[in-house]
Amino acid sequence: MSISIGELARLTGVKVPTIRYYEGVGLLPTPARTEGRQRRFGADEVARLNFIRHSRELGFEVADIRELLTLSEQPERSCGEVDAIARRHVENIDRRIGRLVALRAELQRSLDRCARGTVEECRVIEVLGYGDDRV
Amino acid sequence: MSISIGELARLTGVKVPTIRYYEGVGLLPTPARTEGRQRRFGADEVARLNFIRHSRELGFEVADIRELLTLSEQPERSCGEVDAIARRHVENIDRRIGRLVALRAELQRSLDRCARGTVEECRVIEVLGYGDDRV
DNA sequence: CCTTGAAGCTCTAGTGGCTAGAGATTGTAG
DNA sequence: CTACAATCTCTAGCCACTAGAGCTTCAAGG
Repeated sequence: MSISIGELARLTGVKVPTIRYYEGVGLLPTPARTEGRQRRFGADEVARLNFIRHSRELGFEVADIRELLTLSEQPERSCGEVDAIARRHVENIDRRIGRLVALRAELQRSLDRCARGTVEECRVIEVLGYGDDRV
Repeated sequence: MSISIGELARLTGVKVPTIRYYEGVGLLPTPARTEGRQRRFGADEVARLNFIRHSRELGFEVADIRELLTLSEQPERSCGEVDAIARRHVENIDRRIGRLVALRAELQRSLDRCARGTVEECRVIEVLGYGDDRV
């Protein structure tokens, strides 16, 4: 098995420039090359890139993925560290959700109170200007 | 009233380099200068910068804020456009919350099923590798 | 008036995770 | 053998800042 970067992109759903980017930041190993210096990949890289792609879809950042890849290469090791990374990430997501929910509420509150009149009496503008939502 | 950039920063909670950045991208007007070319601000700029800060805290991007500022300067106009920007933003936030909730669930599911054994049998790694969560 | 030191100035570069484009080369089907 | 799609490297851009270098100015104390 020896495929081009375009084929790898098709197989994994990761764009060609992104694959080269992942190589540059060390998520993918330096690949084999043809005589004309074009990249050629094997089955390992397909698996690895799928791993990367799904990790990104779940919101892991590149540094975390690097660590997860390293850990996944040591199969007999305890998965405590893996779980720790994942739990940390869940906590991170919870914080982000919390923030978004709060600011959604504030926005919706000012929208609800807007009388659909002029900008002058607009609650949305008022809230933005005063920095709190007193009436 | 004529204050330095540091004082403006203290009054609004916006960092000095960020104020200069906002000037550069056109959120703040070109300020008055002393003979030695240091910036001097007035009450208008304090209000405007508070508006910008709170808009950013609510997650509006700079392009939206530019528009909101322009609209807020036309007080007798209908606030329909203001509300439209805010509603669009709420929808945006809802999409982001939805995505985060979904991927949090997937992560938590694989964490729950992890037997705390070796990396080899780790569900978290498995889910990342296969791209779905079949058992 | 003079010194000192904090605060200000401009400019460049870096962050993360890509994406876009220029301009050259290579692979491959007909 | 030719044509053309795919690939190559390199640079720059995105967003909203942040950090740092190396310089100048302001304001208070002596």
